[in-house]
Amino acid sequence: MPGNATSASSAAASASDRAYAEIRGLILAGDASPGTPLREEALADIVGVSRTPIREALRRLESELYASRTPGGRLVVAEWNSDDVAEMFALRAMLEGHAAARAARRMTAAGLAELKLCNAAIEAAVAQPQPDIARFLTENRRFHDLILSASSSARLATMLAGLVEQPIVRRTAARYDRADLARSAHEHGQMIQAFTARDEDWARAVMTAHIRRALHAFQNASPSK
Amino acid sequence: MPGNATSASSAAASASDRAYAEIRGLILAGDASPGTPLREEALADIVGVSRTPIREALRRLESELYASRTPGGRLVVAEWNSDDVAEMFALRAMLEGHAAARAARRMTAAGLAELKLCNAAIEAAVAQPQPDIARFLTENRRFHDLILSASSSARLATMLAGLVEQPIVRRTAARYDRADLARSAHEHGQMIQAFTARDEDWARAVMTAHIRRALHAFQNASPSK
DNA sequence: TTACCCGCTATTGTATACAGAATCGCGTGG
DNA sequence: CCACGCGATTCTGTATACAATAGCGGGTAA
Repeated sequence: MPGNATSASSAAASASDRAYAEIRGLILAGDASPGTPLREEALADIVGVSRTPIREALRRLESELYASRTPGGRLVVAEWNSDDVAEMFALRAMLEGHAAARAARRMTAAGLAELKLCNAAIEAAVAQPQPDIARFLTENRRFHDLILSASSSARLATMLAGLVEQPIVRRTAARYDRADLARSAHEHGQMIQAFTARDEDWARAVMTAHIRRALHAFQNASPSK
Repeated sequence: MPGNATSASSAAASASDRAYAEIRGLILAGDASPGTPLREEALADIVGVSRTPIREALRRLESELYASRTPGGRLVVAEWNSDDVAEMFALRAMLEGHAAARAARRMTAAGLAELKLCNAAIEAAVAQPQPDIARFLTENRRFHDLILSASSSARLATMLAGLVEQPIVRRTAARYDRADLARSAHEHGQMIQAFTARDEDWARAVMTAHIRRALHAFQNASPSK
């Protein structure tokens, strides 16, 4: 398979969306390191569209804090420190915990079945002799998305959209050993139990714990910086 | 000074910002009721700028859920139901509670002094024979902004930006009687105590209670819809 | 009368052109 | 040798022009 792994997906989307995905890919892949200026015309050349969709993509990236503005109004790739990362996880834990609580009271039988199927796929990916990390990541993302959509809160969805950074998920999972992956699947199983029992508090607690464990897995895996 | 009351503020800002403020004002004032289409060219005529800044303003309003997209990609003024309002307050309570907790551990003597001054202004506005609602709203907003900035989390700031809807604050306060306003000031005083004691949990709890009380004041004031 | 199809118009998406502001480098003076 | 100011260049903000698509209405046939 040719092409880059970061920005696969559909080529049929609008120019703005493609620009967004491509620029974000550059940032996440590290091709554009923190502090690198994001000049509209240069990006327009790279992506192959005009400045207009590039601008829209940049405004979006700015609002999601992938980029920050210099005093003069120029955009540069934002810098993350360990406090930012911890803060992102903390916010995700709160918001996804809230999503899980809402989902618990709204969960349908069909939604629950889908969730079980999804987690079965995760367990299968983990059970293999050589765990299928890519599959794990895809299905894990889907699991969380299913809960988010079951929570029926458009506002939560948009807030979390900018927070669920693939890079961190990926980097975290890359350091996971099989035991960690299995534990993740187990925690998902607990969530399913909480949903089955329609226990909001349980669901929230499990989700919060799930994400905070991911934070510490990430911090332990990272050297110091 | 001529002009409308909704979009006072600086005329020196960029065209995009003015467009954003003006369109948001139209929505919040109810001049554009839910379901009303937001056509770019028409808005360009109203605001007096070209479509380009209007588009940026609309994308922002869309991301903050002031507007929603029809299947065909057209924007209309979004509809709020009581569940949405409750959800907004719940999210604000979580996020501002988190901000207060962070602020508690980062608060400086200068910041604390500013906070005290600000709340003194609030108390003064409330103490008048005819409470100065406008002053209350301005200073109340500033009080919360001071805490937010003391929390030193850019991400929190951007997330809350789209959530602290003036309209709701305004409508809520319009229904406040003097006792409610005084209680608000009193709760602010408790927060100041929590910050002085550097007690994160206390600060979070007071802030959460503060905002959840606002929710119920709002719900009680609203007839049914 | 009602349902469906076709063509037109309205509206958004994208590209390009122009104007103003910020940054960088050079030259000059202390 | 360093600091400062000034001008050229680069970059962003805004306006306008063009292309593509969605929605609406009229007309026709069952």
